[in-house]
Amino acid sequence: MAGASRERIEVVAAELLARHGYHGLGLKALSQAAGLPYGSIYHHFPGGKEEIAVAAITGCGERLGGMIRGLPDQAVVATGTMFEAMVWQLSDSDWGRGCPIGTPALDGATESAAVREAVAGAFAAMTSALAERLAALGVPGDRADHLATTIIAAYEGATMLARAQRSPAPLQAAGEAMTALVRAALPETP
Amino acid sequence: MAGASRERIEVVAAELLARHGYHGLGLKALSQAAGLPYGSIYHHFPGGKEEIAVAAITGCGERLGGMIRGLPDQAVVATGTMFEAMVWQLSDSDWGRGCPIGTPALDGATESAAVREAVAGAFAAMTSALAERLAALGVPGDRADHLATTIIAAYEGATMLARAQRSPAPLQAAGEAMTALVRAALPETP
DNA sequence: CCCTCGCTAGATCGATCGTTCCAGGGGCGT
DNA sequence: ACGCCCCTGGAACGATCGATCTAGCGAGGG
Repeated sequence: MAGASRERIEVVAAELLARHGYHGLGLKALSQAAGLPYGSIYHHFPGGKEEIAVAAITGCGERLGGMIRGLPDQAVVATGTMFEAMVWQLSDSDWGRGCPIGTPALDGATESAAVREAVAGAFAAMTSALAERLAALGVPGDRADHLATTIIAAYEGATMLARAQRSPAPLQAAGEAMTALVRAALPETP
Repeated sequence: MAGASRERIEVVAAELLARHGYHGLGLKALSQAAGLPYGSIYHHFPGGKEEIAVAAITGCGERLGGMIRGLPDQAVVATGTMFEAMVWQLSDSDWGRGCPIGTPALDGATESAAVREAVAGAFAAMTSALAERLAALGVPGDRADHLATTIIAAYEGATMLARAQRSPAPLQAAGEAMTALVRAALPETP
């Protein structure tokens, strides 16, 4: 396959980004984890580390946006279910693997403008996908945007707290609060 | 003064942590920014980079916890005011200086267990301070804990989104939502 | 059969990082 | 005035990082 190696680099890079952030993304570790030689990386990504990070972050943003669009209505209303998925991901990885967008968002933003823009685009993709779902459920336009932004922010922040404390509690607390916020914003609660 | 240099290192380290995270905290840049020679750093902090980061993070946690405890009641109810302070800090620093606790939280957690514990402690200090204030305002015990955790999570996450998008909008949206959440949790809204 | 080209494979370079080490300076008590 | 000790000042080291370069493998068309 033509794009198989390139795609594998992207997937492994997202994993490493989720664990160690942008600085911690080592190209030597990346090649080893992907089972590819060092030179192959620069063949597929001539732009080096920055291009790899941008591709991985952008790809994750599109994937997560599509996932939100494919969610059943009840999962959008009970927003807390999104947060429980991160509880699984964290406890499965010994609280190491966070969000592949949020983790490099902070330590890569000041380093590379391209990474910052990729992160902003990925967040925008997730937020707009969620806002569309909320609007379709009856939340008025700008309220839906604000609510979606708040939910994504709480999601990233709760992931940060959960990793630091090695506990699912922050994700559970924020998830329940977001569910309550969505229910309050809906025209009527069934 | 005895602890003057040590304290200056701590303050400058917090600034660099807030901008670049744990990996990005360069000891050469730190000594230069603090106006101290390279060797002084290792004199005051024999543990090197890790000890400096732990001290800076722990200090910031205590300081922010104390700040929350000193807030007037109306500022605790209108939680969004906390978020506006970060809008100022971000726009003043060209969207570079984030939270000195949240920024190293993600990229330092997998690197150093001591840093992760310091971050967890700082978050716990902020959360418990806020929970105490909410409880004093009439929010029942465990609800206050959950609410405080949600607010801190939304604060950190909104800061992350605001830095990436170079816009105050996420902090404003999350701030308003958290204010609404607090008002809904209070026994009566004056 | 051979030539071409996408891809693998890894040695290597310069820069930078955290760390260690030692030499000099200045205020304090005696 | 003298010696002690906390602190400053910076050189030097080994390790590691991202990036560059060149050589070789191997399938597919002439």
